Amino acid sequence: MTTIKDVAERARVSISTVSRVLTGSTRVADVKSEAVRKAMAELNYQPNAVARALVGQRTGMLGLMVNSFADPFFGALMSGVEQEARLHGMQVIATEGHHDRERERDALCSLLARRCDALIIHALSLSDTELLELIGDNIVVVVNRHIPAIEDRCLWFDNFQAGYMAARHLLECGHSQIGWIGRNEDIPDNRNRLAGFTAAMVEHGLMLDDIAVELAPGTAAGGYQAACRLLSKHPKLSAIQAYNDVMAGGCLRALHERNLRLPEEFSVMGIDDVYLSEYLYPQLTTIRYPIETIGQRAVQMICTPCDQLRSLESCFQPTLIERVSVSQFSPRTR
Amino acid sequence: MTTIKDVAERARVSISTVSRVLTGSTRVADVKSEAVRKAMAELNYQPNAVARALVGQRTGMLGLMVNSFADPFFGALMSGVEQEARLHGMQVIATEGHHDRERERDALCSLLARRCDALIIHALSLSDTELLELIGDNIVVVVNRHIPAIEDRCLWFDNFQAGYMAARHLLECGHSQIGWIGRNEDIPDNRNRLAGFTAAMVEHGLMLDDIAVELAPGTAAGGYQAACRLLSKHPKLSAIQAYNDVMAGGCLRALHERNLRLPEEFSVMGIDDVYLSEYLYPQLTTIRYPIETIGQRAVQMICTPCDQLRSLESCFQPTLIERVSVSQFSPRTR
DNA sequence: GTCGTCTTTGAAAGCGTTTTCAGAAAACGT
DNA sequence: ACGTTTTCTGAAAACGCTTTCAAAGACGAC
Repeated sequence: MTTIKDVAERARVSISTVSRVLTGSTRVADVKSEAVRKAMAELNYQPNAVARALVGQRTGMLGLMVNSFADPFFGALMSGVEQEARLHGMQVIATEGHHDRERERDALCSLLARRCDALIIHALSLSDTELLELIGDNIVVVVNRHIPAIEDRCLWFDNFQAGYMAARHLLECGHSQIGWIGRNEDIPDNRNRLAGFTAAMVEHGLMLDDIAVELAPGTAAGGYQAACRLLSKHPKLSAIQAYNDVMAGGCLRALHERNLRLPEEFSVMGIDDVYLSEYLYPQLTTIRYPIETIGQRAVQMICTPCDQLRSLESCFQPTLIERVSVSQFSPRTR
Repeated sequence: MTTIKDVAERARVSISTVSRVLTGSTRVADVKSEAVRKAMAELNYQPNAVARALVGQRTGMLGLMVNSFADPFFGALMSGVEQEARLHGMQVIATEGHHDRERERDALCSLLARRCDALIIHALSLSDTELLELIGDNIVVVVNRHIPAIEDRCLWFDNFQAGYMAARHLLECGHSQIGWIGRNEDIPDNRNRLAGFTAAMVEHGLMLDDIAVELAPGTAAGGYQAACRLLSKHPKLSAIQAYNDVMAGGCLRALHERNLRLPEEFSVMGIDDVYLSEYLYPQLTTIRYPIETIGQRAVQMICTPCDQLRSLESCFQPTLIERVSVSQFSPRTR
């Protein structure tokens, strides 16, 4: 690799001068500046970002931790982050946490060891205290989570409202026998979405006991299993609300297998509005989680001087996305 | 940030000694080594990876360029890469190329400037020569592309065989009026898949002119458009082969809209076997592109001493994944 | 007690930059 | 022609670490 020294020698100037034309910090006589530029081109010189980072105390790197790269939800988050990071001349360095405490901790530590200028974190398994301890006084934005102690560094989603809104939509379509399929892990998203759903149901006059719930892993396979159990236990259901679109996808499969015409005979809703949902059949009516926007906003929070940001919100609201998988309730003729 | 110097002072030893217990390169007396460890713990010291990289001429970073994070195909690639990188103690630093020459070049340059120890590249828009020039003598693995000049650093997929295999499967199911929907960009994957498809059709005794082809952007929307055009121009079709699963997803929508029963009345196949395909309705029969494995192999090629690798292949073969969207041909009764 | 051999240690150089500091050269006013 | 600014430049320090080198001790053998 050619270094600044090589360039300096070839241009017959000191390395200081080369550095100066590189950064443009100080005026350099035109003759020399030309010579330096010429030498750089001839040697195909590329400044060493590692050295620059060391001396400048700034790496230009944005650490990003997500659950899994393969999950389209995080794909969207990452895309949002990268787009915005590029605008600010920063590079994204990404790791997977895989919903595992050890791995989340390791991943975070290694991002910190690399001296990222800032971190964007989606952590499910670390506790609030553990997380706070790890991040120390680094610049951090926590997404999809509300940690009161650093509320101004958090961007989260109103999961309660999402569950509530979903239930309201189904109720307004005339459904009242609505089942819930959710994840069998105890994470806040879970609890809050179900709580919102339940609240709407109760508000509508239903008893808590009337609400059919089945839990399973948060995958399509899990959605399939949960839906199967739900359908066999509660034959009178006319709609299912899923924890998210992926589980809704599995749920749809269970319904297709039973030869139900969708949405005429049965309605399904998801939450998240990931990539997947508009390719499902029928196209999934869902509640939008603006995760890509959140990714962009996280970067903005980091890269924009505070005074220009104040006005923006940190709790993102759900929006109803009406597609095809939900219809007005009509007594079934199975 | 606490530095090695702080630790040295607190432990009352020289920084050399601290460094030695850090790297474990030389024996250190038990007393001192204990003192150092204690000081490190008390100060919550974390070695600066940037400084280490500078002096060690090794960053421990693996640069990864893909088209788009949001695309599940690349999600799978990234996941494969990260899994394997973790095993080798390397960190992934990722950028998007977005199928744009400028951006691909920028992305590559900035990975190089960061002095990644190695690069894994999925580039569509850069020409072979441009790519070769950019990478210089860096350690690189090119995925999804066959560049003869650096064949031993490439991992690619037999696209021709994939197209061929898909057509064969449909033909064997009794279909003969098969349309192709593909991308309207001139990239090798496109050409080769279609070439394989065509070869199988011709082998079967069909004339080139008999093969119905429609091109559109490589998205689900594109697949939808292409399918619509194809169906109106060629009413006798009984099956459609799509360039990939995403376009197949759009194609399915077009067929659903026409109230065709799938797969009884019409068959559809994809290629790639991405995340998406098993949630489609009907579940998509497709040709598997083992992209996650390729990601892992790319890292292995980089991190494993050459002599242990020789035996492994660099051209990956397609596999038929039979799901539901293809059935035996039976004359339609629309 | 002296010598040779090992083990353990700190000083110092170096990795490739940026930036401070002070000196040299040029430009200016008188 | 002389002092005073101003502009430009190179030497050197610093960033936080690893590694080489040589010196200092410890130890046993004679």
